[in-house]
Amino acid sequence: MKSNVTMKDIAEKLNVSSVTVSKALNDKEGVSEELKEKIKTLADKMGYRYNTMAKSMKDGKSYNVCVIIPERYTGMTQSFYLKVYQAIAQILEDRGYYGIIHILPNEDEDQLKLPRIYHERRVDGFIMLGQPSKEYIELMQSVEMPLVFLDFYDENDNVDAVITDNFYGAYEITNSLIQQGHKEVAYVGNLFSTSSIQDRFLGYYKSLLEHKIHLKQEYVISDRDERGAFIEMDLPDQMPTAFVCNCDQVAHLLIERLNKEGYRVPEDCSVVGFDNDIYATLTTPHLTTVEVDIEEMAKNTVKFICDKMDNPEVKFGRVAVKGKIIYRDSVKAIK
Amino acid sequence: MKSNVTMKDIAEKLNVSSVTVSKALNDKEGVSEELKEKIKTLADKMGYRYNTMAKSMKDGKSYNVCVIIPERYTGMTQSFYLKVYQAIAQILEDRGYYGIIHILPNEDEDQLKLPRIYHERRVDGFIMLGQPSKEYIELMQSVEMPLVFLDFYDENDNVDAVITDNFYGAYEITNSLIQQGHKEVAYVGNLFSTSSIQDRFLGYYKSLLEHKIHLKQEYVISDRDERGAFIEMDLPDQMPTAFVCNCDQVAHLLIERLNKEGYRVPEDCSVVGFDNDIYATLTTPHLTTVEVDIEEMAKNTVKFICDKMDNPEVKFGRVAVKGKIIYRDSVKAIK
DNA sequence: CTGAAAGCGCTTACAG
DNA sequence: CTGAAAGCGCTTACAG
Repeated sequence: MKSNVTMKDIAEKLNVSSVTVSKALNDKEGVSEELKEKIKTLADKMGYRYNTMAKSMKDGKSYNVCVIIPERYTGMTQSFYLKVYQAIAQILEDRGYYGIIHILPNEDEDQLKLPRIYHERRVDGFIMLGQPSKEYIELMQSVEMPLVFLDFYDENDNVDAVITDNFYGAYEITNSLIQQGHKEVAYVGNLFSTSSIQDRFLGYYKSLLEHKIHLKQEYVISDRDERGAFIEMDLPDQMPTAFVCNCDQVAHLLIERLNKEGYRVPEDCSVVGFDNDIYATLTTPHLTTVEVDIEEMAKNTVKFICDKMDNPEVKFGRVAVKGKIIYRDSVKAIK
Repeated sequence: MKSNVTMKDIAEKLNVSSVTVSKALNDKEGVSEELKEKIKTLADKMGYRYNTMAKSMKDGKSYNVCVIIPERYTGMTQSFYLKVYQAIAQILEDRGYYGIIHILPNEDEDQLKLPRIYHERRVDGFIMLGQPSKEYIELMQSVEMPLVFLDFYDENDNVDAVITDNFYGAYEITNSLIQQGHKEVAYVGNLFSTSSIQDRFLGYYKSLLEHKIHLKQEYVISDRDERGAFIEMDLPDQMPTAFVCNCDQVAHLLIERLNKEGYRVPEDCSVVGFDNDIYATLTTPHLTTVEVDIEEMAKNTVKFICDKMDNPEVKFGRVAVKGKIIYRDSVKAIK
C-alpha cells in the first residue's frame, strides 16, 4: 500500500472534482451530506493520507514550532527539559502544530548559526528553552520570527518570556522555615552566577526582612565558581539551624558535606532545595523543595507563541509562573 | 523583512528565468559561473530562504525522520533517551534529514493511534526508541514505512533493530570480577521482567560457566515484580563477595541496602552496575559499570533508516553494539 | 548556457 | 450543491 492516493484519485473514482473532495474531507460548506459521507468512506478505504506539505505551500505556513535547547543543558540531570518539551508538544498538538526539538550545538551557538530548519522555512516560530549566549539571543531577536523565551529572561525588555517565579518560590519556602521556628537561616548559592540564583536569594532575603531577621554575610554561602563548577562550600563558624539551597543538587551536596562533618539532617539542621528534580528524592532524607509548574509554563508558552504567530505585534513581556512547595523530610520544626 | 522572497523575485531582478535561479542556487550544471555568482549574491542580499516545502512536494519526500519514544520512558532518570535522540538528530542532519521527536502518549499506545505526523505524510521513516506494547509494534510494522527499532528488539525476526550488546557486556564485566579473584558472584535482576535483564543474566552465566563456577539458585536475586516496581531484595544467607546488578539504579539500591545491613562496599563486597547512567556517579562509592555506546548505536540506526528510505527492501536484522567497561571504585580485588 | 512548459497536491476565489 | 481555473514555490525533462 504505497498509499500515494491523492484527492484526485478519490475524485476520479467517484466522478466528482477534486475541489469537492477537498471540501468534503475538510468538512467545509458546499457538499451534500450524502456525497461527503461517500467521499470520506472511500478515502478511508483507499488509505488516503492528507498531504500537509501541499497545504503548507498554499498558505505559506509550516505548522512547525521549533524548541531550541542549548546543548549544554542536555546533561545527565536535565531530563527536566525533555519533560518541558513533552508538555509543550502536547499542547501544540491540540492546536494543530508540531513541536520540533532542536538541540543547539555549542559550536553553532559560538558561530551564531541559526538552525537549518529556519533557513529552509520549515518553522513558524521559536521557543528558546534555556539561556544561550547574549550574542545568540540578539541573533534570534534580529530574525523576524515569533519568539518566546522559556525558563530564562533577558534584560532587554521587549521580549516575551515565561519563567518560574524564583523570587516568590524562595520567599515562600523561607517563610515556611521561619514559621517552623527557624531564625538562623543561611542561603547557599553564588549570587553572581545566574539570574535565577540571584532571584531566589532575593526571595529568601525578603522573607528575612519581613520577619525582621538580620542577614548575616557569613550566611550567604557560595556553591560554585563563575564558570558554574561546584566548589567546596564554606560552612560558617556558628552554624545556622536551616539552609535554603538554590537548587536540589546543591542541597544534595550540602547534605553530604554536613554528614561528613558530623551533622545530621534534619535533626541538627534543616535543608531545603529548589526544583524538585531527581536529587530531591535521591537524597536522604528526601528534600522539602519547590516544584516548578511545568504544565502551566508550557501552557503559557504555547499560548504566547501561537498568538504571536497569528499576530506578530502582540507582546506579553515576562510572565512568572508560581511553583509549589513540596513538603518532605529534610526540615525539622524548632520549638 | 517578512522575507517572502522567492526564486521568481530574484529571477525578475536579474532578467533571467527562475529555472536558472534554481540551478544556480542548487549548484547544478547549466549556468555560467559568472551568472551563478551574481544570483547567489543577490539571493543573499535579498534575504532569500529556500523553501523546502516546495521541494518536498515535488519529490514526495518530507525529509523528516520521526523518533518515537513511549511516554513512560521519559521519567526522571531517562535523560538517556534525550542523549540518544541528540546523537541521532546530529547524524541525520549531516544527511539532510530532520529528526523529530514524538513522545507517544500512553493512551495513544493503548488505542493503537499512530502519530498525526504519519497521517499527514510529514515523515519518511520511523525510529522506535524504547519498547512499546506488542500490539503497537505490530501496528507500526503493518504500516509501509521504513522502521528501525532502537534499544530493544522483538521476537519477530524480520525486523531491523539496534541494541546494546547486553549479553557481552555482562559477560565481560563478570569476567573482570572473576579475574580480580571473586568466586562467589551473585546476579541481581528479575529474569522474567525484560529481555535486557534476561540477556545480561545470560552473559553473567556464561562467564561463570567458562570459569567452572557453579550457579547457585540463591545467588540470583530478584529486584522487581512483574510490573517493574522495585521490591525488597532477598539477600542470601551466605553472602557472595560480589554482585552483578542488571542496572546502575539497582546497584544503587543494593548498596543502600547493604550499608543498612552493615556491609561496606567495596571492602566487604563488590558491586557492579550496567548503563553508566546518573546513578553510577551518584552512588558512593562510584560504580564500576558498563557504558552503552550511544554514538555507535545512533550511527547504525541512522544508516539503517536512511538505507531503508532509499530502498525499502534492504534488511539489517538485529545488530548489537558493544559497550565498554568503566572502572570505578565499587570493586575490590581479592587475593 | 538558458528557459518555456508541465506538474507535485492541495485550496481559494469565483462562476454556474 | 458542484467544479474549472489559477496559484503556492520549486524542479524535471526537454527544446533551443
